[in-house]
Amino acid sequence: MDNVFKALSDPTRRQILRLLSRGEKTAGELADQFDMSKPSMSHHFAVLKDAELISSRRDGQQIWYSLNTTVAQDAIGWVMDLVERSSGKRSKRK
Amino acid sequence: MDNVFKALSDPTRRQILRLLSRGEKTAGELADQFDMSKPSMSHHFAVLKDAELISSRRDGQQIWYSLNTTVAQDAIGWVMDLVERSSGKRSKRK
DNA sequence: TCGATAATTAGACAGTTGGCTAATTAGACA
DNA sequence: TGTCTAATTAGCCAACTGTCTAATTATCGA
Repeated sequence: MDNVFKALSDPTRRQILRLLSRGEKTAGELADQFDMSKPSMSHHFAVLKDAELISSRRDGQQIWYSLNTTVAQDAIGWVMDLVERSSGKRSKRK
Repeated sequence: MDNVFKALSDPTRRQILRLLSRGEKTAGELADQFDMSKPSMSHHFAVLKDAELISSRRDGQQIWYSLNTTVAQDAIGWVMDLVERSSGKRSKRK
């Protein structure tokens, strides 16, 4: 869970996820959308993969990345649980 | 939004939020639940406050912290939007 | 097999994070 | 005012992050 929120905390990575929400894209297509070197982009892909927010597959010379929504849903679940507990709280204060 | 996800990426801070989901607690009460120095805890409170995930009020010598669920809901919103876009995607691949 | 292309890995470096101890601030109360 | 308690701020340090350039790996096509 640490890795998921950490991955989400960078604006470049959130934008990558946005782009992938429309469907698979290659590393190059994604990198073209940012004013950043390809190795830096590659690093962001690795962080997102480590958090399992994205998956990848190779097709010839290209690597296709896609969004992994189940992990994103886990993150939603954690925060929602927090909010729900809060709304159902009974004051235990003394 | 950066600050919110960054704040959520630390397990100590997520546990603080959990504890606060049951209602207001003082800095001291919270700090007692962790095997960590009070200044370190104070640092975590500051990170959470900066992200506006918690609010604080002073009552005499004590500072009472409470969960701010609206910002947590904003975070849920961002991730949910991502998942929804994804489920409604039409393949734009060429 | 050679050269071109797509992408990652390696290594450097400045800035940030998360922990600590010591010092300081703020309030309560005799 | 003086002292005790609650909490934060200051300052230090090792580890981590995000960026870059240079080097490497993997694949394609002639």
